[in-house]
Amino acid sequence: MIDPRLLREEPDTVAAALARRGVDAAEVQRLRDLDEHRRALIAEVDAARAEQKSASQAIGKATPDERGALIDAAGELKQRVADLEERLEATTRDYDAAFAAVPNLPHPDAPDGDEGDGVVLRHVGQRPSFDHEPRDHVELLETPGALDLARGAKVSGARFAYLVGDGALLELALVRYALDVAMAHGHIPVIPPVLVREQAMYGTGFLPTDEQQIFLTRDDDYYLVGTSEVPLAAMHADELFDADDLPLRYVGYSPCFRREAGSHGKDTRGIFRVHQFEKVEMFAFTHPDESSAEHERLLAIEEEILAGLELHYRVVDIPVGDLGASAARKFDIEAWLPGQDDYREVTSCSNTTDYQARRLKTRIRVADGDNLLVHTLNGTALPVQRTIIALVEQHQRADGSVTVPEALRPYLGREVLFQA
RNA sequence: GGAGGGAUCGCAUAGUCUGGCCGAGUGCACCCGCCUCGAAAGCGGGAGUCCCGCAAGGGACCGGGGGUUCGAAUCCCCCUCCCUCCGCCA
Repeated sequence: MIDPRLLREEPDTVAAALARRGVDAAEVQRLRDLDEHRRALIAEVDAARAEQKSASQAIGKATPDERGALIDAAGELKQRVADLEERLEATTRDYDAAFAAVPNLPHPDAPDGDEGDGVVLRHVGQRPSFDHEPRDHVELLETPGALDLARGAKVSGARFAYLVGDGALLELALVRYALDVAMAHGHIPVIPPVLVREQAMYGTGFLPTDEQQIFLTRDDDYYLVGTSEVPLAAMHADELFDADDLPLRYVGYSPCFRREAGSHGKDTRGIFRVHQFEKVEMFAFTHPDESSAEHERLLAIEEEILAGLELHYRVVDIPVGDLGASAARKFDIEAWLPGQDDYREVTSCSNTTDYQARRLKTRIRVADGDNLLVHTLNGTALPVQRTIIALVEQHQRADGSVTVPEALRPYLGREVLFQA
């Protein structure tokens, strides 16, 4: 949620920032009206309650003779408070719904534009060249039996797969490798719950905005997380940090579940876009002054992980039109996929500033003055399926086997995979 | 799944039966003084979170939500979480 106080004090600044994300001026005006109306009602309710409170206290101190008349008079105050409270509740519902629908203010440095208008910041590594026609990951993995798409479809449907044998071991090796790199940078490893309550989804900004992407259990009202960002962020909901608790850095490993509604026909081949995948995800809580630096830091770790796997990739500064609701700024890393002859997104690193923290009520205690909201950031350390794709496609050899990059060998105990 | 016990201001607790003098006492921890060469002990003082307000001030918060009442930490109902015992179980 955006800062209602900033909207009040600098409405033009907020309107201009939101306009970049396609929120029109009328909607911003509506937020201001709701805010003003609500504050006026709060003042009225508080005054009415104050009156009722002192009337009640007077009754407590009155003699038995005086009571009857005082109680009758207080009865009217009771009704007035109830009426005002009802009006305040109705207004607050509108206010909450309207503010919940507003995305975060974009960072001034985030580029303008929509999906596809990203600014490529740099290319890293060498684009691999092959003497043979490069195979794609489906061929490379299915042939040796490391991936079973047909049975995934049989058991669970489209966009599900089995990783088998070396495929399964490759996942565990990659995960442990990514965890080790993140841990070396001070991130605490976490295996979080992946079924969460509505509150966690709302607090992290996936609800109400991305509702159609989320799996929900039928009988228990649990949401399946689409990323461990959700349970990691919600971990410290309703908490007050001391300044020296921060920065607090985690690295989570979890399955992720996405309905992929609206992407029918898109990326249907293989395991690039599936309903269930695994991901190693970094998450950080910082002082508000530190979040931009932390953002660069997380991005650097992502690059260290990919570069360590000897993968060729590019870094993209995501335009405001393509940001998730919570993000003020986002960097994606796109790896080169020879099987698609294109760069495709593998990681994503967002600074959500105080947007999640405001809903989650995660704050920092300040010795003198008002307590501060923390800033939260998230960044993919390693998406298992997409990394497997990039790895086998970029490191494939003419015979269909795959060279294991140096950094991964200790984790896999192998120099080559899928050798006949 | 069955039976019982709990949730109070950082931690531990009092208050709940008998509604008002309780936003709330006490101990520990914490902060500031005094004392001391310095510390401990002792003594004195301070200190929760959120909202409205320029301020003065006001309001809300005793796990969450509803109800009764002029008035609820306290009475009633629902929910969540934790603990103990029984059953089942990876």
